[in-house]
Amino acid sequence: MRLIYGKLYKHFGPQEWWPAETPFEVIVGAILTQNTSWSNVEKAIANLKKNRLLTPGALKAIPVSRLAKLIRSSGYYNQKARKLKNFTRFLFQGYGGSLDKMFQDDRLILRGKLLEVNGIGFETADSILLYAANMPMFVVDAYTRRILSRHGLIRPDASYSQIQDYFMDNLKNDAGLFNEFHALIVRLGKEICKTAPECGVCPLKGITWEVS
DNA sequence: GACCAGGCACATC
DNA sequence: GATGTGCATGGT
Repeated sequence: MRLIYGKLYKHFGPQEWWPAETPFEVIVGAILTQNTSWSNVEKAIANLKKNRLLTPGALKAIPVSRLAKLIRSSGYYNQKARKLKNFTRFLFQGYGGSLDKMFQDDRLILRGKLLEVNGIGFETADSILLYAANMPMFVVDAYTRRILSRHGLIRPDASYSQIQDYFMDNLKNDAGLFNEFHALIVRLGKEICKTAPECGVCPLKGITWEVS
């Protein structure tokens, strides 16, 4: 695992994720990017930013119908507008609207609470924990599954938890490491696996991943 | 004009 | 527990 990380890091360099200015923006982005390309999310985020809506208080106050129009470019906009409102409600009900207060929760307790919010599943919850709260939870996404599966490390139908455990059981429990590793996997997936599925220029070419 | 993209909830069997 | 379906835009 560490070897793979080293190869990716050497090839791509540090990714400095998540691409956002504030933890709240990370959370909004994590919800908006569900099954959606990031370029579409960027437009929606820019729209929110332009209207000074990227704060918990502002999202709490805005009608869901207006929110939906502003995030139109990110797709599934009616659902996602409700999801953003659901999270905001959760944040105010549990923590008075303060992310700092929310981040004081125990990591696994908070994960359980986030998963109960309608619209937040495993990947979104873990993205919030890792990239907004800087807590050590490995994020598994479609790229992660595809790449591990192609290298024969997991079955294509492996569960989210199985894939996550595969990383977390074999790496130091370090948020900085998890952050960089997942970002590198996304970079690899976007840039190489897609355009060159034959893996000719993949930095992982020739590597046999060791299952332990 | 298909096909895809950093999911998730819900219905049904 | 597994499998199927709706949600929706913008780029290739």
